[in-house]
Amino acid sequence: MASYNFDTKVIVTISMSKPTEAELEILSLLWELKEASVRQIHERLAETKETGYTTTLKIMQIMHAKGMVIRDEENRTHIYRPATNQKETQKSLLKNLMSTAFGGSSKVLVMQALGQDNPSKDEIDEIRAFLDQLENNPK
Amino acid sequence: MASYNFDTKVIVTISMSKPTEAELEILSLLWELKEASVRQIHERLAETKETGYTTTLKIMQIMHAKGMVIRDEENRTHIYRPATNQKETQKSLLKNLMSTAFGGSSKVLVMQALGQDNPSKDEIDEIRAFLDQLENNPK
DNA sequence: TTTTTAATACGATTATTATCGTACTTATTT
DNA sequence: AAATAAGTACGATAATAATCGTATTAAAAA
Repeated sequence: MASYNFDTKVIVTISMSKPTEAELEILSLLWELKEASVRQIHERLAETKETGYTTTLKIMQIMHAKGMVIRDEENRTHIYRPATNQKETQKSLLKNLMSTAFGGSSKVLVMQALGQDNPSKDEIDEIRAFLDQLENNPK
Repeated sequence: MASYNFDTKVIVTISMSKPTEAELEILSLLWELKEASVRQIHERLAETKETGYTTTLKIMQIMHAKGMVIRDEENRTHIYRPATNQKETQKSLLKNLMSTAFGGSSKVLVMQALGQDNPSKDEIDEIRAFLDQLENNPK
């Protein structure tokens, strides 16, 4: 049987499954802290909700099994870091919300987000600049 | 035992529980259509995903039990309408997402939403106007 | 009138998430 | 060295969500 040579390029995109509510809370803290132990995360969570230490631990172990976080097992106290890109994750969550709850319209979503929060003058200006830039370089 | 009269005002806020993913899809369709039968909803859902009729039916029945939709049972084919205010629901979903995934910053959320969608010139102008108004009448 | 179609009701099951208790191990303190 | 404290692992369970099959009823068609 003859054999042929092809220039082959295979692109594999493994899209991270959507984090659950509990996973997202932890992921957010990791984005903020860059790295943390289970205890650190748990103490932050405990500020706002009632939850057991082993629950936090278990969720973080699951996140690790899913490849959503990486961890350094050098020491007895493992140190976790986010493995998913913050922007990508945020984008996909927004996209999902925009299509399921906002009829696909970013305008509606944006106006509601702004109306509800109370952005500072500086933030408003930043958004204006962003709009200008968006208008001049449409994708 | 003596009896007293008070001027009493009791404010009860029943906050609708957060809709699940499947419920939200249906709710969105109801917001769009104003009213619909189970079959109409199911046909719309079936355009984009594989799902059985009785599954749609059951979810809508659950939504009804939760008070998330109302229905007219006059005729054999029940007609459903949303019972939750679209804006309120959107606001609470956004608030939730903003705090769990965006560190509470509407600016970041807004910029990502805009960057990812591609709003038209008109929409951009509308958002600008909204920003102006927000700046002049801060809450 | 009989048959077929289209509806609702609802229990049972599966799948997914979240929670927690227990066992075991390694440091740290006494 | 013994006791206590602080970790991880992991199975079991509870809670929630989604799916679907079957029974039953009402309307429409043959």
